[in-house]
Amino acid sequence: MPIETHLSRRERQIMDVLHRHGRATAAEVQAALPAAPGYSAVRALLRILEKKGHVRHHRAGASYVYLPRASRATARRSALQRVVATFFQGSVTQAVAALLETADTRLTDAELNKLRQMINQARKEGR
Amino acid sequence: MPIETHLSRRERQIMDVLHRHGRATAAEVQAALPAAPGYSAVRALLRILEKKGHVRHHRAGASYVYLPRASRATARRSALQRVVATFFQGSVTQAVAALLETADTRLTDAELNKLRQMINQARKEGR
DNA sequence: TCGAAAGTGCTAAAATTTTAACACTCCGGC
DNA sequence: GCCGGAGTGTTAAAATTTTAGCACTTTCGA
Repeated sequence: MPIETHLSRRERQIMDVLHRHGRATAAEVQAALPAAPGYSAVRALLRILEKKGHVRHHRAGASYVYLPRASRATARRSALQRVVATFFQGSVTQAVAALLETADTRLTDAELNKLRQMINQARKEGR
Repeated sequence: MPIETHLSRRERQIMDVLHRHGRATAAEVQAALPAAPGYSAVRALLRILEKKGHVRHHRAGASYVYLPRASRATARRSALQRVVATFFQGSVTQAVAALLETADTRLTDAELNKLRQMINQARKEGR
């Protein structure tokens, strides 16, 4: 059961913003939130998320800059795992297929080549 | 702003179960829920989700069988879009890369070939 | 056909989440 | 070093979510 599952709605929305932006002040989070609440409400939520260990902050001049505690790599991995498990019954292949089929993808030749290389690589490594 | 973002915690958990299972009775949903609440609480949530249009049901003998209203294909697409936008800054390529790198993936040769074919296909279609 | 078993919808209370108000602290220019 | 502006933590109220209890309906085997 992924952590993401345990967060309340606002908490999750805020984590999404932080993952999208990488780092953000309370004001920036507020600006990015759908149906944004008051400024101090946002700050309160950020403090709660910090207490729960999902977020950390450091000072930047007068204000705090928040960022997810999990590394981007880790966050990416677990987000994908969750989607693959929930929507693709665990099939990574099907998930990749769906990504490639996304209508508005428009991958460039260069990108496709890169993917081919990665696949060959994976093959070589015996996984 | 994805629908998923607007659901409450329990609602989202229930939708996850339905997407994983494809279809389920209230009892099955309850069994699959983390820190499962009472039976009638689950039923109440299912009714709310139905009212909001995320779920539909049909009878099976005495009881209802619930299923997501969105087709599996649609649900998959929008789940992936959300993850790609939030965690990969919109880069489908990077998302695919991350999927391939997943340690426990162990794709078979056959699967890798299939992926190669899909990539070639995408290439041919000019996307 | 009848009745127990199992299922459903409704309602209102409990719990949690979400919010704003207020008092306090810190930064940076003068 | 001091002041104004900007930012912070705390607290308690409002709103929403989550839950269980109860009365009603349906199924299906005897």
